[in-house]
Amino acid sequence: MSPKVPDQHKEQRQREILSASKKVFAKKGYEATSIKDIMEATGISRGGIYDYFSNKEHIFLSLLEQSMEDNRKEIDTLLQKNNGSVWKTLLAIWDDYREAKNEDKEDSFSAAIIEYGIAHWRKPENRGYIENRYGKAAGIFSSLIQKGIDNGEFDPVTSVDDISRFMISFLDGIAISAITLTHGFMQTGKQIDLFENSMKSMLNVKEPDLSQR
Amino acid sequence: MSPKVPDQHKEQRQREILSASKKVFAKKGYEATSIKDIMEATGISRGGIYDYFSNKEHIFLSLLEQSMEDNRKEIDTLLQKNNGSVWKTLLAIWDDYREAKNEDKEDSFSAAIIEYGIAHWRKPENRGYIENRYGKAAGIFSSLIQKGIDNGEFDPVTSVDDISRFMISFLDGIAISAITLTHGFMQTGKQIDLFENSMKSMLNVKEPDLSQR
DNA sequence: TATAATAACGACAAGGGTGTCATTTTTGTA
DNA sequence: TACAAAAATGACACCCTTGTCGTTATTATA
Repeated sequence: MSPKVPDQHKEQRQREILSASKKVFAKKGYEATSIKDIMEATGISRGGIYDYFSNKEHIFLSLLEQSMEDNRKEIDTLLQKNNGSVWKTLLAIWDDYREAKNEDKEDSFSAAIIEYGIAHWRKPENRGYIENRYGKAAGIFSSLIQKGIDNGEFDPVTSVDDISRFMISFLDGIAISAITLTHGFMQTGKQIDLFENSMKSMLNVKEPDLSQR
Repeated sequence: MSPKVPDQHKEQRQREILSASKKVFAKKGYEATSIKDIMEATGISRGGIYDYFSNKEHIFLSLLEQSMEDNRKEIDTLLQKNNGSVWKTLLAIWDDYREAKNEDKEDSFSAAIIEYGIAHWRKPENRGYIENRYGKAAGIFSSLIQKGIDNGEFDPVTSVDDISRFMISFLDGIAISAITLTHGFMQTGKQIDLFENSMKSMLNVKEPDLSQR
């Protein structure tokens, strides 16, 4: 004679599915992952999964959204950690690309994201998500750079948006190679060094490079 | 009482299959393409396809090899067309990324290549092809830059290999965005401009930029 | 024109993935 | 303890793809 479920037990269940399937996507990639894999990873039955998500793509897109939010927060954290220095924050962001990518490569959810994008851009109904992701990333970096300008850290000659996009392109490229190729094959560190130099002159960084890295 | 086939009729048939399936891969992407699609595109029956190739991947890898060879030749051509000027050759290569990618985007075989790489790096047996591709590209660009040094066109501070890899990373990133995003969303031209500037100072280009573009 | 070698065909079986839904299990309340 | 509502289950029917292989069509020669 009354609702029989606990309260946000549902949310808990959803979170379980999401967290388990994120690992699966990271390990196997988007296409290669089947609902069966997710069932096994969560321990929930076939029908159970469908009670919470309508299909694999639905699960993935939820994870995508969550991941973007995580990234945004991560940058805020870094900014605080570096006492508001945008340049140091950028260096910290890029540092992640140096080695880390090679270590936990086997569990790279980013790889799944790129795979999803590159395999699904042809269908108009997916474009929205893909552009949204790019747009958000560009926006975040743009406002970060703008903050640096307001700070007095930077004095770029070119448009903030263009620099932001340049940054994304390069980092995307690095991410792909880092994921795709075995360690040592490409000298990620060296490339990041060159990239930092480019960005430094592009942004016209004022700060003397005291503790560069 | 004698072999019943014309001579290199087989080769002709193979070429037919390859050329038709290249279009299909370009239009639909790697995963989304099925043998059925290739049958329809070539007009050859199911069994017929399997007489020449053992499976979809076999066809794709043949195309991949062919495409790498084409790229190599293309660069030689550009080099001649520019009277041996490496810098002008590089500018010409990069120019391809400015607009063209957006026009025939619907028929982008490069997209299929990247998709293949990002979706299959996890299987060790595929690593070979992927690394081979990267290695060859890096080699081509490295020797191109080296030629520029011998020419007296460049005088870079950093290693030729590192610059070559930096170039590949950025161009890969650009390619992905150009493919993935709708036209106008990202300002490819502007990014290439910034990239050219970076490369110019990285290579320490001697030539005055008379007919820059 | 007959024929033998072989190229081309297409029906088929097998495998795997998907989403549904009738049934069973669980759980909070009376 | 009883029970009703909701959660969880897993068998099922459907669809699509793959690679094979016995059969048919073609073709250069004699």
